[in-house]
Amino acid sequence: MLYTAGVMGDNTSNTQPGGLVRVAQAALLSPPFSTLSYLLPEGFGADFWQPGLRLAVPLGRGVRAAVLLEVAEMDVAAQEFSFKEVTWPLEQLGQSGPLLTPEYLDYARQFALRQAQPVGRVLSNMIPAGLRDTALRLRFFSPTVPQDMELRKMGNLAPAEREQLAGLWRSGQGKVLHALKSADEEYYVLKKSPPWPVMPSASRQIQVLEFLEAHRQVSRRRITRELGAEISSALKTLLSRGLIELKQQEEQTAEVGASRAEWLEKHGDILRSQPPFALNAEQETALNDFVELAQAKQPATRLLYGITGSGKTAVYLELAARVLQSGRKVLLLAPEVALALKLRNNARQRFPSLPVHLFHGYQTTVQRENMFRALSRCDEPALVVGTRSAMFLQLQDIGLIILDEEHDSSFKQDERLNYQAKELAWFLARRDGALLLLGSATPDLKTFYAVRQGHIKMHRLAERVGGGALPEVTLALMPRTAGGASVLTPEGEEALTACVAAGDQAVILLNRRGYSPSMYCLACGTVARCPHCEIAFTYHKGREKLVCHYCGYSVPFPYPCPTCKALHYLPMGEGTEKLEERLNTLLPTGTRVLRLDRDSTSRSGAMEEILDSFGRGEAEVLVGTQMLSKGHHFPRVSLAIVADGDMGLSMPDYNAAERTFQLVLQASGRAGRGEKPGKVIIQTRDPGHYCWEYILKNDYEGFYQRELELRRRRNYPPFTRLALIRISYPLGWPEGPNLLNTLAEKLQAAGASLGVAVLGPAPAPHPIRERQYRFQCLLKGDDWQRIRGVYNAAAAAVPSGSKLGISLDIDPAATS
DNA sequence: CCTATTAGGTCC
DNA sequence: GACCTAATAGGT
Repeated sequence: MLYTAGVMGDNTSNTQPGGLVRVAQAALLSPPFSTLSYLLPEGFGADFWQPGLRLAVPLGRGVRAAVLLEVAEMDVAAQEFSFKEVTWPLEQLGQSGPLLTPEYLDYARQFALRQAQPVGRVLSNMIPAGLRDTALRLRFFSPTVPQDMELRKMGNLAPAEREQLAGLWRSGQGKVLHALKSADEEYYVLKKSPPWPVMPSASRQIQVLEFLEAHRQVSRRRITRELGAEISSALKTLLSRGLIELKQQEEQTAEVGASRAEWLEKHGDILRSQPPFALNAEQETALNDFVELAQAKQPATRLLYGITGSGKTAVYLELAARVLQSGRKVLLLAPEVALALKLRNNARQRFPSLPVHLFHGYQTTVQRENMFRALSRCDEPALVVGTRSAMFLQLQDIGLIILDEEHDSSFKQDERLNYQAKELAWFLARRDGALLLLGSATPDLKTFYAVRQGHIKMHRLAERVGGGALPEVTLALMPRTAGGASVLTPEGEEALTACVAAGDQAVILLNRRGYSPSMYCLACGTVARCPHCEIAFTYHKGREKLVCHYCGYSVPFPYPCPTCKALHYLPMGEGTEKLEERLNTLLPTGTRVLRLDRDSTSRSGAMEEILDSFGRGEAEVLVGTQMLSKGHHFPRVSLAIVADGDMGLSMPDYNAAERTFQLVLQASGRAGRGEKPGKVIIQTRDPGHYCWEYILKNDYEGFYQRELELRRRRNYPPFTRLALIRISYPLGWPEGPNLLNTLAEKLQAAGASLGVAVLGPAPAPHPIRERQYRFQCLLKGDDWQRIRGVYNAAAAAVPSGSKLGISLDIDPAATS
């Protein structure tokens, strides 16, 4: 029996009377993410096994990384399965214990509970990839034993040798060698040119070889993403035959670590320096209130509602300086990387010598791991600027969390794991007694409602810094029949031509990327659609492809019509790519047009290049998707055109009007931020919609009153809580419909008993995607606890390992 | 017959 | 996810 290894021996520290054995409850950091029990190896001493320690544990034939949640006592013999031993700890205990603190584990547990997910899954999303790796070597400092050991082989050692090594480890005479082995740092490269000696039937191997030939070097992550996870067996074969090779990319490291007093000594002067421009009265009032709250060390939430150009960033930075001076940490978070970079630059300009820690998801895993470790044990004050993932850093004594553009829906991540940055921020603020500051020109309706109810206090910044006037907003009527007509109305064209002729800059918002959103076959009259999701293909002229904007599937163009094999299409409608092309002929020669969308910014750094180039005046017109509506500051822009004002409004979503309002108001904030008065043209087919009435007046509060009234009548948030259960199963899976029916009954029953309204399940808006049928079920209830109860009741009815997927999306960004 | 691929199940 | 095993497809 396996467990006897842990029970026998003269070291009795792990064995308790009455058959109870001390067992590690370890949360796996990779699938199946479960929390499993492992025996503790001898020789480390009982006090070594502290919660938060990372472990390597055996699972099946492999070794996985896990986090020790707690040590429990268990009657090992009474269980029907046999226990295995922890392979080895993955770190030393520092002076203050393991890398992960009890507070951090608690944070992960709370988060896991809210999302109805296993703790391991949540933790694996929170900590950098390097901390989940087990392809490691261990080094022991002793003349009598072999120096380096493979982590995976530690479980096979003779008991005496293991115990000896454990003794070394416990006394600090051992360490994990930093191996840069993760899916990002490893690259596959081709070792032989074609023809390759593989069987013609080995189609997967040939696929890999051809892919590598086309891309020179491909990271492990990318190859599994693009060719599918099943490719791993083909890769293994090719590696063992020496046809391909796995190479590593080197990275350099960075360090942080001074005492609080040293840090303040070094950076105090710059933090106390006067801002280059004095704050105006509104800014000053808000700042004083915030500083007072932050110093009270009590959790508090404030909204900074400042129109575009009113100088919110200046308030953030002065406030941050004051909190840093008090020795605490500051998190300054933006909804996306480009805005985080902008905030970082603002911070650097204001406090030139101050270290600013930038953290976001596009950094390499090594950079992120370094920062995670450095900040984890750092006592010094720190200014961290980043995206919402920076909230997963392990930080002690946070004094201030700022969520800039708090209304932005990308603060809520929809894929993989759902979370609401605001909720996490709120949790952290409560934990550390910090001030949570929400900033926006167009706050979330829910936030505004909380202000109205007296739960959150608000400060307004109603004046534009430097006295810039608000832009003049007009509506332009679009013809109801789209046809092949330009997306620009005559008014739009005229204003644009005039703007360019006057030597000014203009931005055009068109929330539709690609050349043409649908391709109509002239021979048979059908529209080309994605074979996986039935969504119309969008034509991308530059890439010579038809792309499904839903699942990302693409086919080369020219592409024979799937119905009749003809090759003649009529492109219908206009995307950013086509608009850019059209403007080049419409505007006088020499006019330069730039485009900002996911296609033009896919290369890293491309977005900054485009924005900088436009900012320097190297182009007159910037066409873009909603990317360009966010927070960028272009002093020479005097015209903003919202090309498709109705697009959001036509969505059958309860918050469609709110999101349109926010998008359009943000976009119009791009115009007239310099000395020149700005002009905004909103093109619409529905000029009577109530949304426009308030936009024309720049009246957020009026809109908010009206929208709240509608929500109240229809019982939508913030008057109720909304969640979406997503269900999917593969096409052609015979048990699918029956299981779905069972689930529907469970959901209805659970809903009825818990007092939660259950609507559905019904086919999702795109009922087929990636060879899966998709259904959704809307839950409306008074509190999250009951909603989660309904979900758990349904999830429990799904057999483990079933092909049916079920997930809960709390407070979904879109319900359709 | 051989080999590669695929589907399904388990992992304390 | 990363194994395993068993079934099956496709080639010699």
